[in-house]
Formats: sequence, structure tokens, C-alpha cells
Amino acid sequence: MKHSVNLKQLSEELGLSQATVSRALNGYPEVKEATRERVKDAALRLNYAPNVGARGLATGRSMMIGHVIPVSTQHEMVNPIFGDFVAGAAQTYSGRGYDMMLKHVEDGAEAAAYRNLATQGGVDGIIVHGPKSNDARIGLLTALGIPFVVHGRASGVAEPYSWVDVNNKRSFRRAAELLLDLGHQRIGLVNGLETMDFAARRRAGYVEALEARGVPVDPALMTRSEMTEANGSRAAAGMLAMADPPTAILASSLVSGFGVRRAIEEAGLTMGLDVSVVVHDDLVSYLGDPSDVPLFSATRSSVREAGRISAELLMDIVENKGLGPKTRLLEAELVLGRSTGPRRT
Amino acid sequence: MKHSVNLKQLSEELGLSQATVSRALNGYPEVKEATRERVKDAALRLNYAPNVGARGLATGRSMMIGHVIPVSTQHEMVNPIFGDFVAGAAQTYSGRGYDMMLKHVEDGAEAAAYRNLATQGGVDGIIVHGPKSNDARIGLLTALGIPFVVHGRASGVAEPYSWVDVNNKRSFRRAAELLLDLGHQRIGLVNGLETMDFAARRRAGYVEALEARGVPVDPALMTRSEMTEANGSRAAAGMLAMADPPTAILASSLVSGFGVRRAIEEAGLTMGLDVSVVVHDDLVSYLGDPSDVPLFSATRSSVREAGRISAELLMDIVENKGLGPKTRLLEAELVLGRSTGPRRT
DNA sequence: TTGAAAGCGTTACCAT
DNA sequence: ATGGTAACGCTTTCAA
Repeated sequence: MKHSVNLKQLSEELGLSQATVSRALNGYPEVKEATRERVKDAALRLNYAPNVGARGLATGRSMMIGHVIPVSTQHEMVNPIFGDFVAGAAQTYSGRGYDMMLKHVEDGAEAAAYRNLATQGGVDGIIVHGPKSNDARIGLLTALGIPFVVHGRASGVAEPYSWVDVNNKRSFRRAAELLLDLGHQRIGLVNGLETMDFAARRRAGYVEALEARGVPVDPALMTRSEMTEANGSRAAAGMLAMADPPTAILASSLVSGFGVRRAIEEAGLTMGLDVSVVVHDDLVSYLGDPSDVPLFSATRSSVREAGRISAELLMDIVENKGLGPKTRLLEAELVLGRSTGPRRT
Repeated sequence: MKHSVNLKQLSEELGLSQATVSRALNGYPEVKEATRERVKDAALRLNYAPNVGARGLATGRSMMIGHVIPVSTQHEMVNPIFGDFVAGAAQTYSGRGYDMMLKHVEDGAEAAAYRNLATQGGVDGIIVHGPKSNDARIGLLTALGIPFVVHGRASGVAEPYSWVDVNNKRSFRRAAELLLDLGHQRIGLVNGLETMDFAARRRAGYVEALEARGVPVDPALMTRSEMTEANGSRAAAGMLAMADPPTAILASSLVSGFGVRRAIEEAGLTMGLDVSVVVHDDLVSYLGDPSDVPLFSATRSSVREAGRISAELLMDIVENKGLGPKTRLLEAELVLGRSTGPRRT
């Protein structure tokens, strides 16, 4: 049983030309209103929907935006914020008639994958996830001439490009300032991998705050590793075992914050009393009321918002509503947990 | 600057016909090896990639699988397992030359959206997420004749269809049996919304276990609500406030498990001592070593595996490698936490 | 206000 | 082993 028709069949059924039917359906003004209604009815009745491939061929636009899933084969963790970002973006696309394509790319084949994505005509634009400080993809996509927006920034890239990012640097400067205000002089930083641009910015903010107060920056108090609980725990444990341990720790994510908490407990210390902890989180959390949970809060909606904004920006670029590269700097969420003055100074 | 060519330009450059070039690139055996090499080189050099729309038109296949994002506008929570499932699926698609399209659908427009998805020729198959016990989408997609695989099952649907599911019922039967073995007679169930098929199955397993032992099933000990921390907490608090409170609680997810734990603490009780807790989890967790965490463990990889299996199954169906509907029943992860015998009986 | 026909970039059938 | 050419289903220019 055939459950749908194509344009030709629809037009024959109506006794109209394909051209007229197409115009009627696409809202061209020159079509008589009566005709348009008749066409719309028939389209609905016969279950007509234009073939996307054919339409793409004819218009040169695919109405599709590509996202590349940021999974490295080495550490096979899917970034937990990815789901929410994508959900926000997809919703926004759908509102303007676009769809979203998700592409999985193996580690080695990165360049080829982006090149194909840009060449195959399958997508009108691309969102770049998880930029490194000096990310080759930006140059590549610029050269290829396909519209793209980076979620995050690449500090090492000189040429202009469009991005949407959270204010990581200021967020970490503020967090450090807060701890400094409380009297802490030795503040540990448990950071993510600093090849990732966001992590580098976070450290910069932290360092900036210390230097502004003349507090020495101790490299031994700055760790960087993938943001897992185990790493956070290891990093914090190392610091706490020092001869001159930190009285406060600034953790770069919900996940490493878990590890930090664990390390503090295992060291026989009390969080918020012996050691203050501040966690930055643009991460997925499933906990409801922050007041019940000392360590972190839920910021899922902010990630979705970032997805929405990036999507909007990219579609504008695709549709040429904006000329040069555009950017959006968002507020970072800063979650304060158990932050008191130093105790054992 | 043009950075890529189409088939025509490529063939002209080579002095060959488009047909030959196409065959060479698509691995047809009748092409002379020397020619094939020459073509491949040129394709790489001139940055040729076949236009997906045109190819789709010609072949009748889009090499794309559609997923519909399960976000209801009411409770705007993206299911946390979605990200991992999708990552597993995307990886599998990519291995066989498929891509993944993610479609956001507003609550009201469900039917129309699936109908278009099936009609537009944009996808070769569909994965259905979050089935209700009597899910209309299954009948719709079957009628439309497009290949699809359901992640989960719809108990109320009589017609055959393909699905991949976790053994929720047996998992909950076992969990309840475990608690019964420990001597518990009053076991609370904090379940998800039972319009969702998985939640109904979970309750069935729980009830089955109790009835098999002749333990009365108390409706007051069975709650159902969306699986959030707040709901889990509310549900557990209600039970604990009863004249005859449960000595053990079976929670339907990591998230509600959090809430249960909170309620127990707030009631001034001790988990594992006053109240035992067992959590079922096919959910995302970011914690490393389960031994450190009494309540739950990480099962992210199992969700990705489900994504992989569903993807593989669907592609087989699309490619007609299997005839009738096929199914796969997976082991459910059952996480035991602080489960001791009843204390205050 | 409508129709005819020329693409859009492939693949696949039929020749050679 | 290779070439010519008709689809595939749509949009859009040009005519009427």
C-alpha cells in the first residue's frame, strides 16, 4: 500500500501543474487563495511531504545543521553536557525548519570528516564542540567556506570566527576572589585538561585573582586532568598530603568536585570546616534543591540555553542575516558550596 | 574560491564518463584497477564527495537514521540516558556508512512529525524512544511501512515490531526477592510514571515477587511519579511517615534513589540500618568506584551498548538482512546498596 | 494566476 | 571496461 505521493502525483490529482502546487505549498504570493487551500487540503489528504533530497538539490540548501559528537576513543566518556546542549539546539532548529544531524567521527579521521561534511551538501552549517586552544578545525572550516559556530573558544586562533561561550575566566577569577576574601591564602585548583580551551581560561582567571592580591601562585596547587571523579580525588588527595596543604580547593566541575569531596573525607577532614570547596559547574546535575546539597547545584537549563543561542546564531549566519563573525559571551554558573574561612591557619 | 567539485567536473578532469567515475568510487568490480586508482587519486586531490541529496534521489536511500528527542514540553527534562544511547548508536551507524538525524518534536505534533519523517525520504529508519504501554507511534510507523526499532517495549501493542529492551521485570523481581530473603516484609516501591512501559514492567516484577511469597501488596507502598530527586524524596518521606513504615525501599532510578536517601536522612534514620535501599539504574552516573558510593554505581556503558545494539538491528532491517521483527532482551543493571535485614521489626 | 521545461548531482540500466 | 542517458523529485526561470 502506498501511503504517500510525490509532487507529480499530487499535481495530477489536482489537475494543476507541479509548479503551481509547489508555489502554493511554499507560500508564494502569486497563487490564488482558493487554489492554495485546495492544494493544501489535497496535500494533507494524500499525505504529501516534499522529498528532502530533491528539494535540497533544487534549492542548494539542506536545511540541516551538523554536530560532531565529541567522543575521543581514548577516554570514551561522552561529555555529559552534550545531551542538554543538543536538546536546546534541536528545539531551536526545529522552530525554523531545520533539522540536526549528529555525526560520529573517529579520532584519526577528523579532518576528512569535517571536509566531507562541508562538501557533501548534507548540512548548511556546523557546530564545533569542545575546541582546543589551538583548534585546527576552525582554520579548516573557514577555508572550506561553510558556516560554523564554535561552542567555546580557541584562544590560539587569530582569525575571526563565530562562537558562543561561557565566561569561564571571570567565573574562576570570582571564585578565587571569594575564597581570598574569606582569608584563604593557599587555594588549590583542580582543573580539566588544559589542552581544552575552557580549562586554560579557567586557570587564567584563577591566576589573575591570586596575582592581583599578591598571593603567590604555587604550581603544586594547580592540577589538570580529565574531569573524572577519580582524577579529582587523586588531585585533591595529593594536595592535602602536602606539608603545606591548601585550605580551600576550587574544582572545575561537578564530577571532579565529587572526587575532591571524597578525598577530603578520606583524609579525615571536614569539608567547609577544614577545607572549603567551590565548584564550577556547567554540567548536568540531577539534584533538585541546591540548599540540600552542599556541593553543587543544577545548571542543566543553562546548557540548553547555550545550545539554543548557538543554534540561533548559526542559522542567522547560514541565512546571511549577519555579515561578519558574531559572538555571544554568557554568564558562567558558579556554584558555591561549603565555603567558609580557613580554619587551620 | 571553490574547494570542491562535483561528479561532472571530476569526470571531465579525468577524461572519463561520469558513469565510470561513479562506479570506480563505489567499488564496482567491472572497473579496471588502474582506472580506479586514478579516479580515487583525483577525487582526493580535487576534494570530491558525492552530494548526499543527489545520491539519495538516485538510490532511494538516504543512509540516515532518525531519532526523535524525547522531550515533553511539560517536564522539560531530557532523559539523561539519551546522550549515551545516542552516542553508542551514532558510532555504530558511522561504521556502516549511516548518519544520524535528531529531530525535535513538539508535544502536540507527534503524529504529523513521524508521518513526515517517514514520508520525506530523509531517513531510512527510525528509533523510537520512551514508549508508552500503549504507544500509538508503533501502529503509525507500521502502517507507514518505514523500518523502525523501539528502545523499550509497548506491552499494550499486539502487532509484532522490533525492539531492544532491558529486562526490567525480572530485575525488579530479583531486587524484591533479595530484600524478601533478607527478611523484609514491608518493601516500598518508588517507581517512575507508570504510563511509561518500563515503569509498568518494574512494578509487575515487584508485585510478582511479593505475591510468590505470600507477602501482601500494599498500594500505599507503591508510588509512581516522574523520576526526579524531589519526587523520590517526597515518596519516601510519605512512606516513612506511615504508622507501619517500610523497612526497605526499592527505587526505580539513580535520581529517585538520591531523593530516597535524602528522605531517610531527614527522617533521622540511617540507610542500610533502619532502612535498606536498592536502586535500579540504567542511568548515567559520573561516579567512579561503586564501593565508595553506597547508593549507586556507574552503568553508562550499558546504555551505550543498548544504543549500539538498537542501531545494528535497525540497519539490518533497513538492509533487509532480517525478515520479520527481531528483538533483543538485555540484562538490566541492578545496583545493590546498603541492603541489610530489617532492623526495627 | 498558471504551465512548460530546464536544471540540481547522482546512480543504474542498456549499449558498445 | 567504458560511455550515453534516463530517471530520482523538487524549485525556479521564462512564457503565456
